[in-house]
Amino acid sequence: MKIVIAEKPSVARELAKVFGATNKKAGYIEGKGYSFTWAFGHLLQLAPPQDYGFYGWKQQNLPMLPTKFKLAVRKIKTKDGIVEDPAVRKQLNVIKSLFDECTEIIVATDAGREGELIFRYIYYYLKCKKPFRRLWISSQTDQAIKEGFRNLKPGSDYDTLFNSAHCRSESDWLVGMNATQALSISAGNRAVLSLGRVQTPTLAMICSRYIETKNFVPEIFFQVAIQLQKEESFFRAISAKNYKTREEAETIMAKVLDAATGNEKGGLIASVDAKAKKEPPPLLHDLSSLQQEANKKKGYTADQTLGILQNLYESKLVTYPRTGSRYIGDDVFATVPDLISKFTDHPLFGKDATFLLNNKLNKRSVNAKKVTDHHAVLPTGEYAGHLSSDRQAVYDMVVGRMIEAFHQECIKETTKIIVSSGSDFVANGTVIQSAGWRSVFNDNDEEKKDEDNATLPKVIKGESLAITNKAVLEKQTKPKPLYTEATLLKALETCGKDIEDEELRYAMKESGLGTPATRASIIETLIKREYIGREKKNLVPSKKGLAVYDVVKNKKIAQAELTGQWEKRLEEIREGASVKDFKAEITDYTKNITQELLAAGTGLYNLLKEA
DNA sequence: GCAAGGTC
Repeated sequence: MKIVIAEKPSVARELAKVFGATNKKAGYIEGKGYSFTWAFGHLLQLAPPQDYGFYGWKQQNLPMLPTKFKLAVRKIKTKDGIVEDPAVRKQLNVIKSLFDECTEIIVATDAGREGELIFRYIYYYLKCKKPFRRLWISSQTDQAIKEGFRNLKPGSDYDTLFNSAHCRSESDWLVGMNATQALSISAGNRAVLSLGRVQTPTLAMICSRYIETKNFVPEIFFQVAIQLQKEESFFRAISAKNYKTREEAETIMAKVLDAATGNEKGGLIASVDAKAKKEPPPLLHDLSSLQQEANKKKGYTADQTLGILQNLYESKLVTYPRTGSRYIGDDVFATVPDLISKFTDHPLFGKDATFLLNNKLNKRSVNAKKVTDHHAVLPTGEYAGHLSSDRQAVYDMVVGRMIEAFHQECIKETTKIIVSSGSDFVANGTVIQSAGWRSVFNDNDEEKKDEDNATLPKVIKGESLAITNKAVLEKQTKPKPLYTEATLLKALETCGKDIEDEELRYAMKESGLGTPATRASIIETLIKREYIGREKKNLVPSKKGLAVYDVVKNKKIAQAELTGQWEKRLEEIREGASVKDFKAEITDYTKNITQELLAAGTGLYNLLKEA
C-alpha cells in the first residue's frame, strides 16, 4: 500500500477522486492500492523556549540558542490555557499508522518551501524511515494530477529545499523569541513587546508614515481657473503653472481675456491633443488584491476577508484562497468557458458573461509560468444559492473579477486642450469609447475625477472661444495618506520596490514581506499587542507602538531589507550552498540584537509604568 | 507571555 499525503484535506480529496479511491475513513481516503491522507497546514512547530530549559523571561537565559531544535504538536488557546490541538494530535496518529503500514510515501504537500517543511517535520517527528517520492504540481486538474503522478521525483531532490525551509523556520524563532524577550525584559517585563522579522518592519512602515504625515507642513499654492463656452457646452481649464502667492495668481487672472475685458472670444485654442488609450483588463484576484478591494469597497479587514473567503472555499464555491498568484495555467483556462457559462443568468454579470461566450477571451491572466503553489482565485461554478450579505459581496468580487479578466480592453480617448488667454491653461478630458471590461462593475477611476472634465466638447486648434468665468483657486499640498489595510497590504507585497540594492530587491520581488496566508494575521498581531489601532479605515500607531518603533527604527530588525537578505541566502541554500554559514550568521545576529535590546528598553520602562 | 509559517 502506498500513502499519499497532502497539505490539506481538499487536495487529498481531489487526488483520491482522480485515482477513483472512494472509501472514506477517519482522516484518510482509501482505494486502488493507495491511502490519501492530509495535514492541516503545519501540524508541528518549533518547541517553545521552556522545552529547552529556558524558564520564565529572564536576562540570564538570553540569548536562547538551542543546540538542537525540538518539534512540538501545534497548540491552540482554550480557556484552560494553551494546549495541544486535539484535532492535530488525532490526525498525526492517523498519519503515523498509515506511515507504519505503507511501502512508500508520496509527498503531495504544496509545491513550495513551506509545503516541503510541512511534510518533513511530520516525517522526522514520527521518526519515519519509509522511502518517499515527491509530487510537484501547481494545479489540481485531472490532467495535471495524472501528469504529476507519472513524473514523481525522488524525495532527495528536495533536500536542499527542506534545508532552506528549515533555516527560515529556525531563524525566525531565534531572532523573534530572543528579540521579544530582550525588549520585554529591558522594559521591565510589564507587557509582551513582540518583535519579529516581518511584524517589526510592518510596524515601522505604519509608524514612519504616521510621523511623516503628522509632521507634514502643507504648502499653499494658487491656480487660476477659467470657464470656456463652446456653443451650448461649458468646460473648465486650469492655469498650466501653480503660483506661490495669491497676488501672482491675480496678476495672471487679470490678463485673462474674458467678456469683462472687452473680449468676446478671448480664449484661443492653442493645441488639441487627442489620444486613444487602451486599458487592459485587471488580472484575476490573488488573496491580497481581493483583501485590498474588499477593504476599499466594503471596509472589511484583511482578516475578515480571509475568513469569508475560507468559508466560501469550504462551501466549495471558490478555489483555494491563500494564493499569491494572479494567473492560471492553460489547463485551468480550458475550463473557463464552461465556468463563465454558469453565470449567464447572473443578475449583475449575466450580460457580460454572455458577451464573453460569443467573443475571444482575453488571455492576460493566463501564464503557467506565473502560477506558483496555487493559481488565482476563481469561482468553482457550483451553485451558490442564498449567501449572507458579506459572503455574497466577496463571492461577487471573485465572479466579477473573473468576468473582467477575460473581457476586452477598455478603450478611452484622452484629450488635452491648451488654451491661450494671457497665459496658458490646460483642460483634460477622458471619454470611454468602448467600455470593454469596465462594463462589468461600471465604476470608473476614482482618482482622476477631480481634475478631469469627463467629456470635453469638440474644439479645433486655432478657434477662439468665449471665457465666461474666471477665478483664483487656493490649494494646498497634501501629505501621504495614512496606511489603510488595503494600502498596507499593497505595501507589504511591493516593499521590495523601495529597496535600493538590486540583488536584495530581486530576492524580495517574488515574496515581499510576509506571505498571502500570513499578512492578515500580522496586522492582527500588531493590534493585539496594542502597537496599532484602527481609526475608521486607517491604521494608526499607539504611544506604545511609536515607543517600540523609536527603539528599533535604526536596527536591522525594523528593515524590510532583512527579509530580502534572508531570501537571497535561502535561495542559495536551495541551490546547494552551505547551511552552516547561514546559521552562524543568524546566531551572531541573534547575539547582537539581544544585547542591543537589553540595553535599549529603559525609555519604554517609564512609558509602560505610566500606563 | 514570545516568531512566522501553514490551515480548519
